[in-house]
Amino acid sequence: MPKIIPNISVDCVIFGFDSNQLNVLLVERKLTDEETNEVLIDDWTLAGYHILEDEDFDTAAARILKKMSGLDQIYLEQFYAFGGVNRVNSPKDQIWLKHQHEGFSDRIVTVGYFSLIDNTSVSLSLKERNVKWFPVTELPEMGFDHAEIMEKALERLRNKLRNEPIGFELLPEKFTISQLQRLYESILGQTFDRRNFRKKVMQMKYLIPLNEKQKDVKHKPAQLFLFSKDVYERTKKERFDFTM
Amino acid sequence: MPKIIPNISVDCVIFGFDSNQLNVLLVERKLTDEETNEVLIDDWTLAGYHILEDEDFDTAAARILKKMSGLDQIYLEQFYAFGGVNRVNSPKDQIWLKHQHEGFSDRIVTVGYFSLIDNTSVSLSLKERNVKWFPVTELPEMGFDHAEIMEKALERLRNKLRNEPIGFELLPEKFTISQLQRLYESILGQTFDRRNFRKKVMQMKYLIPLNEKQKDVKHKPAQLFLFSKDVYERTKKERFDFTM
DNA sequence: TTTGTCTGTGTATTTATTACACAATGTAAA
DNA sequence: TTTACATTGTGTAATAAATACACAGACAAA
Repeated sequence: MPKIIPNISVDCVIFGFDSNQLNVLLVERKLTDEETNEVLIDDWTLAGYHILEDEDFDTAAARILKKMSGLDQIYLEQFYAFGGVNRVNSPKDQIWLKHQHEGFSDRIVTVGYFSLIDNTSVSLSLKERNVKWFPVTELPEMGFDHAEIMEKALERLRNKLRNEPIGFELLPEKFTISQLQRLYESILGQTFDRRNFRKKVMQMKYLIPLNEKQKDVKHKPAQLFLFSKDVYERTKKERFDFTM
Repeated sequence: MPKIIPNISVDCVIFGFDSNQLNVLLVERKLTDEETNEVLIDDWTLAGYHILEDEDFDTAAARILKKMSGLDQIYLEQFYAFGGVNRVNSPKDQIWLKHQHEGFSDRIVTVGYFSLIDNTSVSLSLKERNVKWFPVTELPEMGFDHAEIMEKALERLRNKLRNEPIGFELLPEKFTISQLQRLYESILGQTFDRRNFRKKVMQMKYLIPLNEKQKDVKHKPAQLFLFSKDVYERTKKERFDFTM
């Protein structure tokens, strides 16, 4: 087992969409004093860990994501590095780090990644730690500087969503236009006219209509679509150009 | 003097525009064997250095930039962290690091920043090292993984230029519309129709026309403009929204 | 006074964005 | 079997933005 690098970590902001709102996966950080039973720490953190000696950042992020969600081959993107001098120096953070392992460092820098998954398709498997989805609008108290990291991730997600077709990563493979619209609306915090939204996305050649409809809904079932990354890659020059 | 952190550094991609093309500031990395006079290394690198124990990334980047250019209060933005396992492991890189200081590390991660300056206004002051502007289209052989870092910085600059008014950071305080157009054209690698370009930028309220003209040109002198960051901040909601 | 070089401007055409309402399809309940 | 309910699917007119395109004006230098 390769050694960890004590002063460098990767933290993953794992976004999931449950066909209604945007969520983020957090890990409980709980510690009680073994003698007095006093609760020393009880809050939540992003999924993160030190990088290993033989790992680059992408590999470390994929490892952490895999451990948390059981998934690989998932959209994963580095968004920012955090290196504040005191970012792990609150009393709680220090107690936690000391408790985790001996050779801990009191200056750790971390590289933030965000990942996008369809959270209707994920079952949380991690047994050692309590893990939970939180709506991004109702986050609990968070350890380290993870609230700040979270905020930056969300900002980047919003930006990227406006310029690249990454929203599909948050939906099931087959989805309806309305699901797509709810996704955009809830992440960007604005509403779109239904007909105009459809008109706009229907022009996108990489949105492939299927001869298939929604099932098990108690209203008129909608047509299902597929996102073709392939078609997107081939035609992206047409789409997101700065034309003038 | 606070100690350096041996395995973490910051590298600055310092972009400058000389009213014609985009340039980047590089530092010569030259080493000759003291006995044989053989040239062991002769290539170029970005401006970079380890972070110090009491410094966050932004501070380290500003320190490096100041040392290189003599300037502070300059546009500076973190764009990506590089953590490849072998990113400083070529024979030349190892020789160089060993030569620099004893407690060197063979795994260094680095955080990339880019900065934008008007390079007509900078005089290169660094005496210990040879420093030079290179057009981004004619880069020399570069040490470490700096060619890769450079490439990523340029990609980010192009993206950002399309979505935010950062081009002005590369121009003198007072500039003409044609200078602005040449800037966009040379960085984005495309040409714009002159009338349409003017029409477009003239709508931007943060582009302030001055009652002042170019001097010392041998043709009709053009009107000068100012970029008002202030007006931009106040009106940015109008400008770069994803409207649908 | 002429030449060279770059500035400054308008219009018509095409394309994209916006605002807006109603019938059709399926399920579930009466 | 009928009705109520929820959601899908669709078109058009008005406005705004993007594009393509050419010539006269200002200044310096010869």
